[in-house]
Amino acid sequence: MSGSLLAWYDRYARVMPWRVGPADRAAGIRPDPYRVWLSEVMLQQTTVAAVRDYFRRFTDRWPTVTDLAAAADAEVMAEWAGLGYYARARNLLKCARAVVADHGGVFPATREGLLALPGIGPYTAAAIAAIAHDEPATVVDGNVERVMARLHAVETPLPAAKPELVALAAGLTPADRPGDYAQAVMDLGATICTPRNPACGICPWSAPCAARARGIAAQLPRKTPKAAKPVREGTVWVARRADGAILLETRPERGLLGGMPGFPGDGWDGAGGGPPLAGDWRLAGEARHTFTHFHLILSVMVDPDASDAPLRGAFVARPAFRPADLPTVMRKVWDIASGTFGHS
DNA sequence: CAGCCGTGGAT
DNA sequence: TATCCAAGGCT
Repeated sequence: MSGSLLAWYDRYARVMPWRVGPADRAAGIRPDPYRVWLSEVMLQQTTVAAVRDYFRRFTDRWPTVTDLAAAADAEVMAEWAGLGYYARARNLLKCARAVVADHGGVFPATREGLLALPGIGPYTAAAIAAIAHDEPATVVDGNVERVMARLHAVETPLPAAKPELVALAAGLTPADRPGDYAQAVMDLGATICTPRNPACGICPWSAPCAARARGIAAQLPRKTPKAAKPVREGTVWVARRADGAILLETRPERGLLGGMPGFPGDGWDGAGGGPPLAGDWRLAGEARHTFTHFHLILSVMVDPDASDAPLRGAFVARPAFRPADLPTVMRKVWDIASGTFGHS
């Protein structure tokens, strides 16, 4: 079974910054565990296209896990800004520091050792073990779930079907080239066995595929319907001082946008608060943003000439304030606020 | 275990 | 415009 897939992978494997080329692979050169780990964490629930540039910037700036472990928290959060799921960045730093402090700067080579580290769950542990160390670990991500559901025509809806799909995937994991095999199944799911309109005609596994035989490939995997997103409304305040400084606050470590900088708000995020200072506030506009589990409509209040001391947060000098360091929703807020600053 | 946690691209 | 979806982990 794995032979036809590996042959396909050898011919069509996608080129990515964190992969080693075919020549190096043939020479027995393994990928750097640090780069595998970093790429896999970035790729959690995130597309390859979105990850590419972030991966390059991180590895340019912090070439080794030791470099990353020594970085300041705010620098890492700023570099992660825009990629989403910010708990990943916080755990990334915790993990890097644990690898340096507890493992001499070397990533554990086993699935169990990796699983004990922050931000590394069943998928990522198996992926690192397989890809970096060629351990026969079973890698199960969304792609593998979909491929297994179709290959074996599993009609049980997700997430209930997960254990069954994991068992089926484990049964197929080969002892030969498990790292390439893991990437091959994921590439297959990403490029051929896609959620809609799977390209069964060119699939290396079309012959053994039970769903293909029954004509139900596109309908699998079935999923239990998810709840509709509610709409939340709130207010944020953007204060600019006469010297150009901007009022920001660092958000709490846990929860939405945890650990990231942002403009003070009125509790739309579960936090509390009114205006961060007694200023001359006026409405600049409305920011709309959709998170994983709710839609958000934010009224953007601005005071372009704030003078009072802030009750919350701290003014950041204009040269040190970089909108690119903000999470996307806050960048939208800044775009609306700064638009009114321009001609005020 | 189900809810929480971002974002941008595709359809 | 609305919905779905992507190489999940944590609580």
